[in-house]
Amino acid sequence: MEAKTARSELTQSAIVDVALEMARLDGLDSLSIGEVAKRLNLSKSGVFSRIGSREALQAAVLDAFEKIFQQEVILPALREPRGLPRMDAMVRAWLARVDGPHGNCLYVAGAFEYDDRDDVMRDRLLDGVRRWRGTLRRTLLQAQDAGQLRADADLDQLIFELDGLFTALVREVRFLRTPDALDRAWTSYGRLMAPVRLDPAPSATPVPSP
Amino acid sequence: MEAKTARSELTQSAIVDVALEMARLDGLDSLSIGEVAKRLNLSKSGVFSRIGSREALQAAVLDAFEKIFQQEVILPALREPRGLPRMDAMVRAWLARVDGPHGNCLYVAGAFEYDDRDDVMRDRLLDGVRRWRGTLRRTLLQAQDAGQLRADADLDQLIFELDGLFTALVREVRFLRTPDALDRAWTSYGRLMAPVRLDPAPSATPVPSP
DNA sequence: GCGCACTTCGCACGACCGTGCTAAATTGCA
DNA sequence: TGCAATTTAGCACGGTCGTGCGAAGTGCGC
Repeated sequence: MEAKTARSELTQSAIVDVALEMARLDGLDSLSIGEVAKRLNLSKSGVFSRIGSREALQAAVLDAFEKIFQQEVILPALREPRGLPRMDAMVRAWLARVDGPHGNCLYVAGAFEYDDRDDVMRDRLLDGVRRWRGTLRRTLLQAQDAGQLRADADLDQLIFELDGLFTALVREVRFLRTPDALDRAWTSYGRLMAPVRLDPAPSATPVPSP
Repeated sequence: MEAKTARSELTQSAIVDVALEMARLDGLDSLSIGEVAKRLNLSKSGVFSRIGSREALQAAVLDAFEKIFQQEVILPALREPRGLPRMDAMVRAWLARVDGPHGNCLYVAGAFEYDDRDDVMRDRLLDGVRRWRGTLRRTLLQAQDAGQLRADADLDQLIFELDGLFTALVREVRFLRTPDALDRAWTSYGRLMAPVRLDPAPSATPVPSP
């Protein structure tokens, strides 16, 4: 089970990659070892021996997702100055990520798979979402410190509405497939922040128009 | 398969009832005929012969959900006068329904099960959601006609944000289990409607406090 | 080149799935 | 009460699932 060779680490990461892709489309819970094996032209037990168990695979997929999420959403925003500019960049990156084939978010979709449940995966997922919300909160606090955000803004309420907006956007784009969902979400974000914002709002389009 | 007796209709409705309950907890897609049979002390083929197929069961469950949804959310609101009062009542009923063990909404949770898919169930689900949004739109239009809502309000944007709020609330209550999620959602609703509302806003609590 | 550690495969197992088919149980009717 | 229609059970089928075990394959160090 443990990876002790460069080769085995390679197949391991290939397994997690394709499993992440599958989980994005069909959900973490309908991950199947056999299907992963088929897509990689491996035997089922070959996959199994590498990952240890189905649950371990799900956990690895979740970890991989978090890594990518940080890489694509959080990390680029850290190049922006603390506070609202960073916040705007983060939201912009989040919204942009939803479009395209790899846009499904495990923190959103997974929540509805594991909501009325009580097991290890639910807790893992919850941890990820809490870390993400922690990042949002930290950024908003920094905005308050910098005098860009009203000090009496209700951060819990704001975070509920922000994360809710992300959730709603995923549904709008991937289920309802509303064409201009991204613009709607960016408009929502503007309306959400306007009452508490003490600096000029960002541009009117979510992604830099060509 | 077809019900030709009062007795068979009874078992049929018992099947759909328990299947709806299961679908609320684990999702429409993980409905299993065997599990339904076990919970009703029936044989698997007994259940099967009544419903025809797994897909037919899912469809029946969706229909049953829509009926209950209308009964609990839409119908009571029709006793309120057209326009914003009715709108407020509908939203209040929607929000109140999310708490409690039967609160999960197939229109919300199902969206994330069937989002990256293309099959019959997805279309059925989409129809249901579209009907619900149609009801929202009709009510908002009547509010505009009655001069309770700004005529230049962007209804599509509003409906996106309203349905998004419902979606967010389900996640907040059932996955994150935030204790005061209902109040947060009601606050959001108030903030959402305030800019376009031309009549006094409703009370500050989502459910009539004791 | 040989041996050894590691990786992958083949196969089996029991469980559950949806779905037919046939027989038994039950019901309603004359 | 007996007959016919209808509802339910029993069983089998092929399939997929996760998992274990021993054999085959593979690559690396000496």
